[in-house]
Amino acid sequence: MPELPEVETTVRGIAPHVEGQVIRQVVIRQPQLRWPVPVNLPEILPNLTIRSVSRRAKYLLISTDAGTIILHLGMSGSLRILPKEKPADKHDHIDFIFNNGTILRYNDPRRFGAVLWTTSSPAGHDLLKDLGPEPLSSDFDGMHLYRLSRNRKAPIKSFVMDGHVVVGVGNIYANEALFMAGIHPKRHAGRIALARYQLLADCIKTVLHSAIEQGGTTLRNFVNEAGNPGYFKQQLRVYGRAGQPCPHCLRPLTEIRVTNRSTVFCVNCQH
DNA sequence: TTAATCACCTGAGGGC
DNA sequence: TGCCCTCAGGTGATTA
Repeated sequence: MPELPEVETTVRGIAPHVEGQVIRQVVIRQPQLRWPVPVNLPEILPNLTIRSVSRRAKYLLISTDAGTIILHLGMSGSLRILPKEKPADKHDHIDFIFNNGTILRYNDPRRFGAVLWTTSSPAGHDLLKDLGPEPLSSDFDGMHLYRLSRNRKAPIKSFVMDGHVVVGVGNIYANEALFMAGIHPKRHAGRIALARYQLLADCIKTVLHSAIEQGGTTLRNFVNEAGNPGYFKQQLRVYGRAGQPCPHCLRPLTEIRVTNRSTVFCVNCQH
């Protein structure tokens, strides 16, 4: 399930293969994703050169001179580079075929992802314009969280997972960062002091940096651009470890639901 | 305005 | 072995 580190890993992986390449053909096998894939992509994209591959939140932005492909991996999506034509597997929904024969293939079993096209600045797109800061940027710090959280009664875990507050903190990394910061996931966001928010912001950055270095998290069906799994799961300290000993105090980790999301924490270490 | 819930979708895993 | 059911989860839309 791609979270920000997985998307970043994907961006870094595919960029060297597609930047500067000219699109020869687009094959859409399944247009019904989260939103319908624009049916005219096969007419629009051929002969356009990929200028850059970047990321905003969990959206991949593949830029050309005529516009930008906005791509989201959803819950189960992946992109991989194929050096030459290969028969499509199940759930291989879209191929971007380049003049040099390379194929960028989009696979998404659950079809929660999206492939869209915009000719305007992607930053102004409806999906991107109201998003919060990037967690690894200097715009994101404890003061930012503290300011936005005043008078908020939502659980801190829901608060940090809100893309209007900060982007890219999904369920796995919210669990990990809150454990690292020693904050109870159900604590009201508005009742956390600035010093604890400064610690939490640092923990979010640390967890995400570490995951990116490891190449993302391997859960179920995440694979990177080469079809290899990430390795961060081996370093998860609480997520998926309910009932196992807390890495700090050795008491059993507890699993609860916070706004309908699986949440694992230590009742002894997190307050 | 805020918080919670729903909907989308399919594969994995457990129970029988 | 096979069928059925539940769960997992990102995020926009909807509801309270």
